[in-house]
Amino acid sequence: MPEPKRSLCPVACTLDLIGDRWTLLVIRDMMFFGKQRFEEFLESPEGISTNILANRLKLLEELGLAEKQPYSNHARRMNYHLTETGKSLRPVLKVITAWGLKHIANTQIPQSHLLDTSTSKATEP
Amino acid sequence: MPEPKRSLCPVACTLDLIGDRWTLLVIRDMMFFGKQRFEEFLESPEGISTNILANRLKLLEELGLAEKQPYSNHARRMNYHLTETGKSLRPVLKVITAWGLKHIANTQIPQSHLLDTSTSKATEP
DNA sequence: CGGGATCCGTCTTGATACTG
DNA sequence: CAGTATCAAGACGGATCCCG
Repeated sequence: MPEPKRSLCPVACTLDLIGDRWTLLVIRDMMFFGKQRFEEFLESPEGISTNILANRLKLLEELGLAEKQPYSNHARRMNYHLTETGKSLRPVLKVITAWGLKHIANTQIPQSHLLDTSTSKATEP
Repeated sequence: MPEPKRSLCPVACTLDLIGDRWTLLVIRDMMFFGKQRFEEFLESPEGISTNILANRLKLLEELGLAEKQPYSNHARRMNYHLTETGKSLRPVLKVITAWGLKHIANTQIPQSHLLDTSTSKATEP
């Protein structure tokens, strides 16, 4: 008669999907820096390793947050991009960015970060 | 001459602090459910184990996100509560909650969850 | 050469038992 | 009740290999 005890909490369930050390960083790279290729993700300053990156990209595909496409028909070049569901995480990234900027010393938004704090109307259609 | 390569990204740095499987859940318990005691955190449906909980509470103290006080001068009762900095994470929790509710099936806000989706002016002063 | 898969050593996490 | 000790399991980092 006791309830199943599995958490239905939206916070817990969301963290089950993206609440690890790397997933949100990969999403950040796609969303704010326009990165699309395996090698580009590797270049981020946090230094993700290849096996972890491959794993997270696969996971993001399985979750329906990202998609992979061959870049052209000959080269072995893959193109990763966010799905609409993946893009819907933009407010999450934005609020985390804002919190970090305000509460952690020495954090800053690099160059072409697409977070527009001014209008809060981001690049979605 | 190459840059230090340590990440200054506010997303990465924030995830360094609270981007693990449990920290945000403890904060959620304090912020939305008013939990204050060790045992109360243990009762959450996700089932955190005692050593992890002790570790996270200590970490939250060290980060200045939570504070511990003896409940009374005799009993061995500790009282954990968020600092102002800790409370400033409310928008993060809120946006994660909203995302989970919208994109993950079967998630729901329990009973006394203090997330007011109506006004978006939460319980802060 | 770009995009991974695999193996292995290490560090972290977590479940459980135990203690004041 | 509020933790600590112990130990197993898993995540991670790095190198290497592999395949088109």
